[in-house]
Amino acid sequence: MAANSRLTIATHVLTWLALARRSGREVLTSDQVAASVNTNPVIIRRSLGDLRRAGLVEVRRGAGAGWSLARAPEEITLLEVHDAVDTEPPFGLHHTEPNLECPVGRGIRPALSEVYGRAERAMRRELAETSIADVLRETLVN
Amino acid sequence: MAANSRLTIATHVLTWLALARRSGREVLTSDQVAASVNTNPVIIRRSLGDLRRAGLVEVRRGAGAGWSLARAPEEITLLEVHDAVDTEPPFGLHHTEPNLECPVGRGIRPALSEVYGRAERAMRRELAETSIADVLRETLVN
DNA sequence: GGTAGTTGTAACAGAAGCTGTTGCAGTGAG
DNA sequence: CTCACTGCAACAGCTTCTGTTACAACTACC
Repeated sequence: MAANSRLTIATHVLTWLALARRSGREVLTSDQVAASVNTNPVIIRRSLGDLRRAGLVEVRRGAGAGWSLARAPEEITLLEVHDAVDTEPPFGLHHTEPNLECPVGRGIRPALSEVYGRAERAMRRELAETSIADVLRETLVN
Repeated sequence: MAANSRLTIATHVLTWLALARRSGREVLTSDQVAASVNTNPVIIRRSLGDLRRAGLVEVRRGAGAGWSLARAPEEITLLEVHDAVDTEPPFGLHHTEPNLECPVGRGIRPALSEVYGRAERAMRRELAETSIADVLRETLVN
């Protein structure tokens, strides 16, 4: 299965919605988005469901239904997208509690949490620098 | 299974080796390390195998065998440990190629690789700032 | 109203990864 | 030679991810 592609899928979806908005198309259905991502519509609906719960997209149900961005693409950062679809931290601590008899086992978890926190914050800071509008611009250049 | 604890296990092992070195114990066996991490010796040997391939630890085989650090703990960074035990990038691209008929499908992968590269580099920069000696110091404080 | 198109969600299969475990061959100091 | 340890393969159990099917709920439009 390799790495998880949730952020990629969600960003692809939002970028596609941003392009549609710019072209005057009001809403897109999950089928239409799925055709661009080249996957199953249910995958897209799952991702869009996460994005909707985070307030990044809006849905219209019933006939003629579909999805649209809830905000301008300049105001959606990849950090928000990441938080909407991916809750796992990049580094995990021990699965089973280390041996507390050992000085290393006793103190290492808070020590590692510190370091992991710094690394994660650095990554998040970088994701916050890029918006969906930036991704769209870069995408159309390529 | 949740998140990946490889970096945690490997750092725990190295920190323990660093403490042993400071206490005058030359080598530790995988059984002894496993007792501190509170897991199976084979897990430790797998991790130590990765670290040995990366040149961070040395092994003595045969009777009276065991492991020791290949360098001073001040000169082993968590970035090196991370690279030794974890090769998966934090973000993955699409599993199946997106639809190249679509402008977004065509250009999004290089655009995302850029962003992911920046985020990953930021994280790596942070991991490179911390050494095993730092972790040991922080560990003994707690 | 009825109909048709679309979302929301549950259920399931298949693949893959990780940890944990057992077993055994290889190795080298004493 | 022996013994203690490593190296490694094989396997089980669990979890997660993608992908798929199926179906109820919803609503614009005729």
